[in-house]
Amino acid sequence: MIIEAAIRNEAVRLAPPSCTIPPLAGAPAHLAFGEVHKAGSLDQIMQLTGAVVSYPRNAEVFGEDEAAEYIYKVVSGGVRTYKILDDGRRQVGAFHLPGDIFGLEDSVRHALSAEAMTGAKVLVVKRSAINALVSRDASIAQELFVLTSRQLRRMQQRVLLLAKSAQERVASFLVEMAERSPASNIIELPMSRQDIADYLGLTIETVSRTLTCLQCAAVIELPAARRIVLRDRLALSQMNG
Amino acid sequence: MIIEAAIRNEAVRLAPPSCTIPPLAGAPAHLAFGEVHKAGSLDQIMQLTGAVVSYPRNAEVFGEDEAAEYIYKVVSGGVRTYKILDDGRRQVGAFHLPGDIFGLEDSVRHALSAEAMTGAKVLVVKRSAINALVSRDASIAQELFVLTSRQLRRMQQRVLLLAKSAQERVASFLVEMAERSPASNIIELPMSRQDIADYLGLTIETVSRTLTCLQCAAVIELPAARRIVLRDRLALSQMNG
DNA sequence: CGATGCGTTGATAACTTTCAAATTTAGTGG
DNA sequence: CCACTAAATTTGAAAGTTATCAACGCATCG
Repeated sequence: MIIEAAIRNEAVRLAPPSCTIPPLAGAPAHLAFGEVHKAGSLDQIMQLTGAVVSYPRNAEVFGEDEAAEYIYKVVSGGVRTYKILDDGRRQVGAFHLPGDIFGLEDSVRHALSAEAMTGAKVLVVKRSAINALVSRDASIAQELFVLTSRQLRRMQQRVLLLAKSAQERVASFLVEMAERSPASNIIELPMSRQDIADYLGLTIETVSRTLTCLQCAAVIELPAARRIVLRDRLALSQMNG
Repeated sequence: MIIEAAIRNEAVRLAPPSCTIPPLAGAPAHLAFGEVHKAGSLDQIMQLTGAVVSYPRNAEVFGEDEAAEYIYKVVSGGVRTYKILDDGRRQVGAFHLPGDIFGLEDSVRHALSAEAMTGAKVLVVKRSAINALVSRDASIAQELFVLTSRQLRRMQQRVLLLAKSAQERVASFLVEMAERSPASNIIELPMSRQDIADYLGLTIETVSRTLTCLQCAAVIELPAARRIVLRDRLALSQMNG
């Protein structure tokens, strides 16, 4: 799988230059309050230097303990990072949606594996290319700093989330997804219940039951398993502890 | 409290220059594998630009929602960051020990409050001073990037931790503290049981019970409430899931 | 010496997981 | 296009874990 991915990357990187210019990214990730979205030079660099790779559903983008040679940006679809624990449980680290940059957290070797949740297009950029620029262009380094500190904040939210009850976790998850969704009140989930459970540190049954409860309480609607309509967003927010 | 802290900072900043050169920092934070500890220029800058402020036990270093004007480095003692949730519970974000830099994660406004756990000396540096340098010196920005990505990794570990059982959380906490301790097998805790509980997302009773269990199992010893001796580190590590 | 804060211990209640089964959805081949 | 199979999701009942409430022990400090 590791080799397969590497070959795929290589193949694309050897393609003619026209292919290395990716299509416009999808909806940008939601910005935290107070943050200015600078049309960063990092973005341009990534698009010029990188290659867009298509991953089919469940394909591995990178594996745990692999050398962290690349930085990634989701163009379309969704990517999950995860780690298999000693006892066989899987912990999902993050869900990356279009516009998100990931792989920054690993300086040498990846601590988590990454897989496409749905069919996904990912912009893959050599870290060495970025590093070379970083030492010359301070604004790039600054952008990387801003990006990681934003992820750090998101991770802090995550930590707050995991200390809460099942209902609060699910509610927080829904709010988070709604904020990142293009249509703010209708959430199209790219991930399975198992993914959500492993993300929230719950079992699939608890997630399912909690969603059903929220539906009974008229807070959400579940027209389909992977489509959730927020009916009472205020109530959801208030469940966040 | 907010004003009090601000005044304290200001007072020190106005002191003669000789006072603004801090004593050597304590033990550096534990480095992750594969990371080189560059005797960074950031460190020098901080020491030249910043002021050392002494906080008595439980004094506030900064408050939630305050403007994030400074970056901090623990010189001695310990600092906890925390957030009071809507329902009154407290969630501890992190424990910062000598050598740790904190406050990086908040670009505009602090998401968490920070308090000295014990009497603590903290190097306080104006963010604007750093920012000014960042735009000229790429290596500073790069250091900031490395620092935040390291914290991001630590936070990821934290997320993994919080998905586990009480016993695993406590075991992981002990291992983490041992790694950050100068004497690797004897841990002198600067924080209370309540701090630990709020850090691990458990109750104080569960933490206490789990520690007692570990002692019965001969994995640790508890000569005093805040002193823990690791007897079987391997067993502890294996409990980490 | 009593007061106070911190930590430990015990019993019960609440919540979440586990195990099992039913139900729905999605993918595949005829 | 429909039927069939496999996978995903939901639901139910019992077991396990952690929180809550309450009381006790221990040290520090006036």
